[in-house]
Amino acid sequence: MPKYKTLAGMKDVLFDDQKYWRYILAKIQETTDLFGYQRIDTPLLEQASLFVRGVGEGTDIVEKEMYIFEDRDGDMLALRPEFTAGIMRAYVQNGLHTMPAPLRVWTTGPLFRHERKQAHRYRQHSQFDIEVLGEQDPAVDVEVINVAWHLFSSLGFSSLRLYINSTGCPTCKPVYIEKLVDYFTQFKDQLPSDDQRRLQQNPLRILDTKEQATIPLLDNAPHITDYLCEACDNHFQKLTTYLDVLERPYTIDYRIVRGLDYYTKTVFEIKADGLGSQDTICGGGRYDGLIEQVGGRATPGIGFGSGIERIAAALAHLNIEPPAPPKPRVMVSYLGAEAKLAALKLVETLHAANIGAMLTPGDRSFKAQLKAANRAKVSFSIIMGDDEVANQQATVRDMENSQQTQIAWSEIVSWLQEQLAK
RNA sequence: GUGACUGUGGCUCAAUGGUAGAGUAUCUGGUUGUGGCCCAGAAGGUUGCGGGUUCGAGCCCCGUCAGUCACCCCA
Repeated sequence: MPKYKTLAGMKDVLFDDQKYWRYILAKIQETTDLFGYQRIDTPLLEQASLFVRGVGEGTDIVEKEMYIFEDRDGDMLALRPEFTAGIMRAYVQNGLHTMPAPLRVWTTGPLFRHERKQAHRYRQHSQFDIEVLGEQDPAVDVEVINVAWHLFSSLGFSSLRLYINSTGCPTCKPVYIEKLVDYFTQFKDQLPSDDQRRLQQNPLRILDTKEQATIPLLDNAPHITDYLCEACDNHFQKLTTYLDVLERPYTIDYRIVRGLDYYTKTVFEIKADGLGSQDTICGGGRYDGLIEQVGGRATPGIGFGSGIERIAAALAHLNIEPPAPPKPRVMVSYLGAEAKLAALKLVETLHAANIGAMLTPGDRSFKAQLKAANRAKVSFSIIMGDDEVANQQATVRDMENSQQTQIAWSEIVSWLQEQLAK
């Protein structure tokens, strides 16, 4: 047994997974360039209070999932559990409100939440995240959804489900919550204990219940869309109109309730098949009050986070094979100490000419060296031995058809460039 | 945080309570400088860890850790 193992919920990303990551990150780069988003990176560590304030005191993330600790200076720090609060901090601190609005940014990197581990749910996971700051037009809401949709389409997804809802604003949300509490209070005695608790602590979460006893009651429960204030209702109407014009398929799901306190108006999720109960690969929404909470001037914002591990798992489930990463097509083998020196120099020369090449190290038998070349699936093996050194030549073996050619050292680069271009 | 299932070489899995094995991967050979196929050999394990029951535990019991499933939460 190994002495050291990854911590619970942590994971090594090995080579078979890396091909998905490489593919996903390349598509993220293309998509964000296409839509005009600029990259921003913020630190993994921030003052703990930033997240407590930003994400919300009563949320699960803050209450029981944050990695929080005192550092050597006695400050309370936290590993970021999400991106948005840190980006808002950066927006205020760097005076980014002086840049042309709306400000479109994206980022990617690891996030940390101490959750009960499960497949597709990790304590360290990575997300692709975008935020648009300084504009409340619902056209921006649609744009943000479109960034996600374009990314997923370009990755090869064809069957994702988009769910949208509105969570209202500080004007209408409390009114709705009151109606909701009134409604469920009638049935209080029928509610399972979990839902009775929710009724007290976070009534919106009842909408998300999995309790068999509660689900029938949801049918007649008040929908938030009937209680939105004029501004929120108008916003939501426009959002659906714009989505309809774009013929973007969506489902209005009044049960979407995001776990972070800061959301206002638009919220949305995108779900994939094959990931069990952890099937949300993208979730986000509007947060028009957040920047003010973090100490900036009132600024509207909207964004989403999308889990890279889950995107990769969904691609694998759908048998979507990422393109193979480029790799060296030349292996240099040698026989004898003198030829080894020539081989070392040749590999260096090939790299300088931007030709991917590897040496078979270890002074192994020639047979073993060719075997290694075979397994590396290179196109050419270059063989250096005493004869070659004496003649200032190399033997180049075409691994496909086993043809061998003698090439002068001075010609190797141009010869290979010509062959590899075919 | 709640409930349940699983844990044997790197990987996939065997082994009635009685000597821990196979396939695969790795390394080396099958005469002198030639890969893929085939053959042979080597190496690789305190059966996740700690207790208990037993003459004897990979197997039974308890605990713990890890993974998995559902809840919860969320990406």
